[in-house]
Amino acid sequence: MSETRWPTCSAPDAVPDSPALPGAELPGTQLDERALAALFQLDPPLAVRRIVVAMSGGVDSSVVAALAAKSGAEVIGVTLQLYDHGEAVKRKGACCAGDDIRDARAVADRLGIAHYVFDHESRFREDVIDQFADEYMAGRTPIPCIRCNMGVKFTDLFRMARELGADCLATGHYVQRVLGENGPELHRAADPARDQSYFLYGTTDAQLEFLRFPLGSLPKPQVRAIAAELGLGVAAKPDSQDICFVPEGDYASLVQKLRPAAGRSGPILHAETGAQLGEHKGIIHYTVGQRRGLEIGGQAEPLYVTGIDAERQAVLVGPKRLLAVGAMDVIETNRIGPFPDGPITVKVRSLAKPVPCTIEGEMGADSTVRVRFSQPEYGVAPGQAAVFYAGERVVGGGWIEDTEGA
RNA sequence: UGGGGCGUCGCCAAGUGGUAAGGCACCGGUUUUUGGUACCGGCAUUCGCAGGUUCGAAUCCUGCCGCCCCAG
Repeated sequence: MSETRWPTCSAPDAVPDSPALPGAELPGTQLDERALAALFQLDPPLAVRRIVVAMSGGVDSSVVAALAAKSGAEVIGVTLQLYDHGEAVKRKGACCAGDDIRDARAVADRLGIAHYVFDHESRFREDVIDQFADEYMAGRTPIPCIRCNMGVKFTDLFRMARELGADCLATGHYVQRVLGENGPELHRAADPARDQSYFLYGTTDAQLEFLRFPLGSLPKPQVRAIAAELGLGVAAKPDSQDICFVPEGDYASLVQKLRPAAGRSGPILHAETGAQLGEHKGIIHYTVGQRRGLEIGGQAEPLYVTGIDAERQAVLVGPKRLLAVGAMDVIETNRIGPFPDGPITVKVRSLAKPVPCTIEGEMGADSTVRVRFSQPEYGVAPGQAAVFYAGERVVGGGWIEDTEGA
């Protein structure tokens, strides 16, 4: 499948044909050095700075690299090869594999910056993919993007950037680093439609100190416009979506390939009466809050998955009211900066507006906290992340371990 | 086989002479860097089968088939 194996570490001077783009000529971006320094939150002169950019091969991180290059700083692009199995690498919207690595390389070449590719397949496989499969087997609903950010992306890249003597590590995430009284804070992106803060709750204070998110204050269309103006080949590349290492959005097939036992069928039981309403084709196909796919008809109102019992290999279902959750336990919490005094909101899903809640217990350092929703929240699935906000600021988050009906 | 009831989309189910509601399920789309949700759209030329009455039947009549209940 993979005819080309990129060298673990490619030399920056292996560039040539497309001429390096002189930063000052970036058309229409209208960003002078001062603006760029502000974007990267580095003290000028940038000519003495070294910026490491995490390049996934997508538009966003490519633009970050371009902006970094324009700033006059020394820029080193780093790309991690995370997986390389069959179908997934050819798909649009994948990242960090196959064509994406080539794309990242092409962008780096065009910008005339150094570019390194590191093979992190085994690490990614253990920390993200295997975890993903195990979570599903345990009846939970994993969210691999967060583990990827916490582990491979931030921890590993962070160390590499340090070793490369960088002043900062810049990524293409849509999230803002705001300098507050007590140091840098993590805030939601200026463009609420693109905000990715949910995926970054696990960022530590030490990482945040060193990280930069230049795109957090820009609207996506502008990012694409910049890419187009620069003639970057990835300008029109589709946004990544779904899980990057899952081909065709069919995560179940992947889990089944990794964990053959995942195909075990079992009963679909009514959560209240215990009556068996049907049979399912493996608990990995279901998640709390799910409506479609149960194939149980003849009901007066829709049935939703209210719980998954891995012990009995049972899927529990019931009407919507049984999805109402009043409280939950959140484990392995991370806290970013001081805990605020004001009201807290929480997001239990990437697409959902934060809702008011109260937290019992000390957040941070992997502690467990009890969270109460001010209003019942529907479809809260164990295994997903709970991310806390104080207004626009990300306070931290953790994994949803257990829920209690409202 | 004596008495009664029923047979309308995969499931539940309206409709008893005027030209097939609705819900669930399913499919498609929109939304979306997780899984889901939500929203929008699609989904029986046909009413167990065969005849008949009628301008016109899923609705009335006859026969047949199938299922259920009571009785024995």
